[in-house]
Amino acid sequence: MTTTQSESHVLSKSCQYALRAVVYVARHASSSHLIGAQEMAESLEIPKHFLSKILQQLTRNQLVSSTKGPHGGFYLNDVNELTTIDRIVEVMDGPGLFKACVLGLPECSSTHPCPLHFEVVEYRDGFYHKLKRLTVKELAQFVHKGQIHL
Amino acid sequence: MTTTQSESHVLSKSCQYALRAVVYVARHASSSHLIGAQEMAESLEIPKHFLSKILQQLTRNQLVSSTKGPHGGFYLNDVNELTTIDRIVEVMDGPGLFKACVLGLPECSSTHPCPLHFEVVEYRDGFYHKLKRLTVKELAQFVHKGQIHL
DNA sequence: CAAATAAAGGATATATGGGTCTTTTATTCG
DNA sequence: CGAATAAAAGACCCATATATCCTTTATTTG
Ligand code: FES
Ligand code: FES
Repeated sequence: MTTTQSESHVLSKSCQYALRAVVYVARHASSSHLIGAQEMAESLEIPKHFLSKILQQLTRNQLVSSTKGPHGGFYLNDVNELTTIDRIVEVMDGPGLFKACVLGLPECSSTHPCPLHFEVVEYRDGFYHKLKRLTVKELAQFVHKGQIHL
Repeated sequence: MTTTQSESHVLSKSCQYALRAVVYVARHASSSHLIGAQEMAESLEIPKHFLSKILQQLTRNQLVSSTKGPHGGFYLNDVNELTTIDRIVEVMDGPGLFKACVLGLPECSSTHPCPLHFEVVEYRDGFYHKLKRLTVKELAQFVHKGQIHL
């Protein structure tokens, strides 16, 4: 009778957290005032230790910057600010999210298409190219104007 | 150094299998010649028992038809053939896949948008409406023309 | 009816993403 | 320098999706 749905999603939870965290840092941190994982976790309602892991991963890949010790924390340097969103998604969820076949076939191309390929490829690509053009800085600025939530 | 990517996806594996299976049935089965889970699993290279579970779920929701016993198997009746793809996705992955916020926020609407909302909502909706208009029958017909793979 | 067949159903195992905890390293400050 | 602080790192646990196995039910055929 009832169904056991898998509850799929476009971006993994790690990736969603990563994006929200990066935007938060972009908005609240400066070179003089760093943001700690603690504060971020509370404000964004993300499990603290899990968020730490994610931030680690982002810093390792140089998408955010950090310093240890008292008054340490995370911030974005000039390069970090210009990171495009697709880079963050790539680091968190791997490449291939935007390349892979919707039906999970091993290959995806117009010369080797699945039945859905030509139906949906424009949306996948559109989404991808949008994220490719969008920087963290720009995204953070959206939060200022209008009632944008994190 | 290295990253532990989550390898996300738009549709769950169950859902991908379901779609491929339904199209396969649409192409190969008729009221006189039913298709067994065995044959399907081999042709589509899907774990047999897992596929069975998925087909069960689809029949329970009346998206495919089946009969037991010798020469039993699966087929699509006239109603099943007109099932739209979004229904299959809904049954397998739950509703909300096309309604949920990309960043995982509890609400998604133009009055309560996240920073990405207005950037990506058109692609999500476009994808959704495409699947909403597309029937199993139509999808199966694409396989005939051109080199379409399952 | 009995035997064979194939789906339905349920119980269980495995892999992975999500989440927690503890220890180590680097930095600041008294 | 030593204490305090916060990120980095690694070990570990839990929930869920994925996958497998076994039993039951329905149907066909001899
Ligand atoms: S081949 Fe399936 S989406 Fe391109
Ligand atoms: S609110 Fe995030 S996508 Fe709509």
